[in-house]
Amino acid sequence: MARQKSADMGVGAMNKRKILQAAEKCFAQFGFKGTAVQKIADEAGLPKTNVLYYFKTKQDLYVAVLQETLSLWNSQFDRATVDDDPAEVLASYITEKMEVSRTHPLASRIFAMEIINGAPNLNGYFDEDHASWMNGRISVIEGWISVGKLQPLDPEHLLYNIWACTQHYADFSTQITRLRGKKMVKSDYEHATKQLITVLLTGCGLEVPQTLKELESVEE
Amino acid sequence: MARQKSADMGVGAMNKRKILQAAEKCFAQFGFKGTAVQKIADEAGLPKTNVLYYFKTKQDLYVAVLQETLSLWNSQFDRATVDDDPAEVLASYITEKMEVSRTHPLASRIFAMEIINGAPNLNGYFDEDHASWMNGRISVIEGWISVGKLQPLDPEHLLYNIWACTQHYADFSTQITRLRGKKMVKSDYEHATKQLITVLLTGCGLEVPQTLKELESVEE
DNA sequence: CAAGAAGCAGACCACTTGGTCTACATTACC
DNA sequence: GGTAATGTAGACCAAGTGGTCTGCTTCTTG
Repeated sequence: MARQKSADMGVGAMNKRKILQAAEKCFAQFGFKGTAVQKIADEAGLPKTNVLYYFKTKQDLYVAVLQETLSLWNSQFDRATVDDDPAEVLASYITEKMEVSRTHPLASRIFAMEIINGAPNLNGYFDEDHASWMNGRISVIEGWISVGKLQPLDPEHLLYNIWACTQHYADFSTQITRLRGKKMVKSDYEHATKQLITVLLTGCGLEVPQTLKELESVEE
Repeated sequence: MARQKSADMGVGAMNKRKILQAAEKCFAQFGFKGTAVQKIADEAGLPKTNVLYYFKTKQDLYVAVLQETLSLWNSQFDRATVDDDPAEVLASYITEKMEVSRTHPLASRIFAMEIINGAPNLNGYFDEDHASWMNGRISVIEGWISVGKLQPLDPEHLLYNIWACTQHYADFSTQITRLRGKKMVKSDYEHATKQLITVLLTGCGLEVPQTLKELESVEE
């Protein structure tokens, strides 16, 4: 079945990868409806038929791409507890999310469009997982508040704010680039990350952790 | 030419309005490519031909819708100067932007998609206007910093953060609604606005203005 | 009332596009 | 080596869609 080929990947697996990558690029720029299968095929350097060979329908392919982007949502924050330091945890979370925006802007954009379009391809399981993750995080933050590590605030909106600010750099990079006249590079992201952490943490009444100085980036 | 009809509007003008509204709804949900002119016509209760009668092409219609959304971007912040109080100005700006998200979520979503898609329909004039607005605001904020009204920070990213947090409530309302299990109502927005102002202003080292208590909403 | 303008709407066309059919090539495995 | 699975690819089709053509009704105005 799956045989070894170039770089321990079968021909099929390799083509699938190429297709998924090409599809990500197209869907992120033109959306689901706006992307022709032919375009993806061209981008992947394959005839259209082969794309449909590996993915029965355009929608199947789209869902596969979407599924991949969701895997990026995992974070260290997932495992944080009341015993952890809120400043550290939130600073790391923001850093991670900014890194995702920098290194995977296409994924962020696909997710954003999916949501804007009413999330027609995110099934109930996603909702459940997402909501339970959310509730878990809210509990932790409420824990911090009740033990006095964090001043009272609504955890829900804090999370929304973090998502908004970090994802904005991926989703709206076109606007940002045009305003600045040049693309944001890694150092710009670091600068933005540092300020965002400072503003949000200070805004929550937290001390900005010293480790921020050497903000090691989660390289990709 | 334009004659008076129902409610001081010619037949043509009234139809145009209906079409623009229907188009806004469709474009916001399905994007440009994903919206069929027929769909807009149905939504507006007119035959497709009439839509094309009032707007030569689908793209013309789309640009008209987009243009309308841009008019919502105007704000009191446009006229702020160094002499104003940063806390007041920023709090008002955030409040205004949150109100736009609440009362015109479709417009926000259309703009978001346009940007995500690389802003193919925003011509150079928009860029220029936008950039000069941005520079003006940055100057004011830098002015505040240099006279000691505001602690040093990068004004550019502060603005991005404000846009991100406020627009998020419109663009990602699907996600938010699913997470909460119910739609955000006006009081939820007020709550979110209050916290956002508190966090951001405190994060910038500003005192939260007392007027926040009676946060009069810019009703629509 | 006449005539032109504005508005209305069915029929129609050209083209894009998702997806299928069919046939051929290559590889894996007994 | 034979055979079955996997992969490749051109030809093709049916549906959807943007936009035009043509002819009509209604309104406005001199």
